[in-house]
Amino acid sequence: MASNFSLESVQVSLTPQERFEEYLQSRSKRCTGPRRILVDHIFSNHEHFDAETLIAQLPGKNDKGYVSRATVFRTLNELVEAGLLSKLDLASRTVFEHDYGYPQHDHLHCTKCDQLIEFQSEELKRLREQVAQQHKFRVTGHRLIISGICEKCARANRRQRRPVDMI
Amino acid sequence: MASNFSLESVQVSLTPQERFEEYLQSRSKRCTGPRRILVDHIFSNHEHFDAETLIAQLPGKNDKGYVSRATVFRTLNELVEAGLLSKLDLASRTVFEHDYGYPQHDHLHCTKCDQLIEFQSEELKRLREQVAQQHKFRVTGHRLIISGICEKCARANRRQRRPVDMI
DNA sequence: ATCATTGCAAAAGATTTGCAAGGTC
DNA sequence: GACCTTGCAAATCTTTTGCAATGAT
Repeated sequence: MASNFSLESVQVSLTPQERFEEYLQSRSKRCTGPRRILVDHIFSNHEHFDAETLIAQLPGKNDKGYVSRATVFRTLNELVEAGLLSKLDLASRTVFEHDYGYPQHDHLHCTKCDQLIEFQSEELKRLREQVAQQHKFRVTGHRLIISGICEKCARANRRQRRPVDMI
Repeated sequence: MASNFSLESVQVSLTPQERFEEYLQSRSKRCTGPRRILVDHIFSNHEHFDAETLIAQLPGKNDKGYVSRATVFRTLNELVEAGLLSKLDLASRTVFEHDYGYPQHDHLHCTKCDQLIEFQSEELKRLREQVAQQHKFRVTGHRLIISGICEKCARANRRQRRPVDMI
């Protein structure tokens, strides 16, 4: 019993897989092998990913469990519709991230190494409401991406640049 | 003299055209006809626009002042580099907007009519710095897009939906 | 004259779609 | 069996690029 505690106390009662099935049924769509494979894989870790990366990680064309590129894109879109994933349109590619059972957050984007760092801010929520009210706007969501250089890249840069000055 | 006051008190002393020429010279790039045509057109109003829309507004393939699609894209990129324009990557297309002599701001994006409403927030600037500091991040910029339904669309929606209830 | 820029057409990258075959309810 | 989904290939859409001709300095 005690060992179940942490699981039972989780706010989200359905697994992504279950949640997706629910969504599929509600629209009389079907729960198929490829869809299961994708949801399984996608929710096995919490990293941000793009379609290309995901495809590269999945079984290849001649292996078992192969899912075609078209189906990957189709399913990714369904997962966004279902509210399990959300899309970030960065300057270059489109990145996906988990959006179910995962707290609302925003991102710092390092333009050097393309890393995304998540953060949360209560203040931002307030700000959002305040601005919306001023413009009589009905908010459904928001996206804040702060771009710049992460600590690691900043340091790497310094290491490369300073020696010249130090001679 | 008094009539010049408002012009002289403007913070930006160069026109976009001049500013672009400065940029071009600094990189030993050339000030050409097509580039002038584009800057002229782009800075003749302050609307948000995408490449397709811009191209549609420019002289057609057989008219004088025609600029090829490739050159439009090339110049748009140069204008962004030069700091005259900035890019917004919306869910669908990429939208450009003036970024020179125009105050920093963010956007409300109506997902119904695709309208972009600008707003400014001092609070957001503070928030940005605060978050960056926490993550030892060197900020170069940010992008906040709050999405939802604008007042007009919300009303239009109500008009279409309520009558049924009212019968 | 030198070197950048243009237009064109082809290429590229990312995502979507038509369709026949196969899977799910 | 009805109907949704898949894989494939072709199609789209948007943006980029190679190259020979043209233009700017």
